Amino acid sequence: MTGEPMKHSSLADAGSRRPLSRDLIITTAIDLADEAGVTALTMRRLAQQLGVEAMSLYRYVNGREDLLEGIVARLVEGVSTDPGERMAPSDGWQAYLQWFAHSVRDLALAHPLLFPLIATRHPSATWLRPPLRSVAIVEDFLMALIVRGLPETQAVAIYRSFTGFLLGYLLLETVTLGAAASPAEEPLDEGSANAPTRDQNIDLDRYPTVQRLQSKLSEDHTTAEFEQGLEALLDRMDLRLSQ
Amino acid sequence: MTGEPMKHSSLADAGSRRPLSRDLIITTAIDLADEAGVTALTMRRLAQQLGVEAMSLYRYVNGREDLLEGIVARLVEGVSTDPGERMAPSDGWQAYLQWFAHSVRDLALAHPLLFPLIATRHPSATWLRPPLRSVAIVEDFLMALIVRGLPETQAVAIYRSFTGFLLGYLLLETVTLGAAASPAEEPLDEGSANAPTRDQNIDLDRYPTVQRLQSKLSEDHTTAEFEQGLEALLDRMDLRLSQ
DNA sequence: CAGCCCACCTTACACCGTAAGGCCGCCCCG
DNA sequence: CGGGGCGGCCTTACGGTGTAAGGTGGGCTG
Repeated sequence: MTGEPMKHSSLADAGSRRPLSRDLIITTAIDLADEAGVTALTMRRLAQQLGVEAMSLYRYVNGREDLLEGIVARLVEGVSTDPGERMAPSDGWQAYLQWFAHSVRDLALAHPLLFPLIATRHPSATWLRPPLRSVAIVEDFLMALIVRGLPETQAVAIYRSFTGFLLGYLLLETVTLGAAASPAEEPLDEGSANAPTRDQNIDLDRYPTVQRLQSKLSEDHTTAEFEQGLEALLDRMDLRLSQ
Repeated sequence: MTGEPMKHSSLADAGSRRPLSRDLIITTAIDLADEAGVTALTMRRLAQQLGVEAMSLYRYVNGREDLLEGIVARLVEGVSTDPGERMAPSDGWQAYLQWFAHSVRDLALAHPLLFPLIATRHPSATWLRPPLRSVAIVEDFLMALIVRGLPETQAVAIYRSFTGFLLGYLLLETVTLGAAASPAEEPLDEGSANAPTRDQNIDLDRYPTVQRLQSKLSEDHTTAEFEQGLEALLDRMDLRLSQ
């Protein structure tokens, strides 16, 4: 409150104020979006978080769209495509797929508010299917399958089924997870008492089946669902391969 | 250009100018978003399309968020849950699921740019899973299964698997479809010729497997994938039910 | 005919992304 | 050691967005 303009405040504005860079910007953007949602990720807010003016970001990032693209790229390249030493090609492609699926799921669960971005962004090529939105990853994925003995056509077929499976289950999981975590609801506290309790049971009387099954419906089996769905998919591939 | 203020222009501004209503607003919004994308769906543009000022919409729609919610509701209630006279309960739940899956797919393909909205919006209750984001639909869906002889627990389990399947495949399909249709790309025509042909083969040399399989990867089997995936899901349910 | 109220308009504000250019301090070169 | 370039950040500005608050006219009801 000194009134001093203090131009080029040099440091100690907000947080560490390490020198700006594309990497730092994207990292900070991910953190910010992770806890406040993508719509709250604003150039100005992001800059403020970095102790910098909004326009300064544009030297490293080609506009907001490019920033989002960078975020997706960073996140996707974060899923490891190599199980490392504790898995050899001799363990078979089923083991690899099992491992890889969990690798992607870990990413999704680590960034539930960001996963819809990965899921819905237009891929740059039509064969680059979400959530595997990186040529490098697809390359490694296909290679891993082929190295483990799958014919190329089968590898591609598996790539298709697999992305569909991952997208569906993980998006479902992250969306409901994000809904629970986001505080973007009920800012008004509804003075009148006749408001039907918001969200839950809005006159569920008209929907007897749902009402009766509500407890069953509310049970959380996400992990088991994923596990079973994955296993079923693998079985199906196995069958299709052997015939 | 008469310069006349012409207050209350009464009619003939843009299109028909039927009296405003929530239904009309949502219908127009859907049309607009269908051809220009969700981000282009702006309160002002929507109002202009209706020959009206932006603020006039707020009498029928509780802000933009509510508008989007209304759009989702309208679209979802548009999928029919009753196969009508050419399918009786005696045809079994497999036939019903088959029919219902195609019903949802028709919706998705009719509004590729809007489906991601249905897919990613936070459901109001955690058990209301996208893309079946309406209590009425879930009610009918569960009822249809139970009427066809499924035990309640199985009906709920199928509800879970089914939503995951639909979400994955349909989102994948609509996203790639939307990417092809959206003109939001390459507004600059890239004077220099060394630009690597944009999108496609950006030095795919470093990714030999992808390069080699590119033609296979680019083949479009979306319909077949959906059909096969659906059939596999039904088989799996059948198996699980009989054991 | 008076009054009201509905449906729409006007004005205004805070916030957003971003184009264009300014300015300080550091580093390199002579 | 001094000066010039320039990299890195800031300032200013503009058009567009969602939306709060209140004005206004025309039709209907009494």
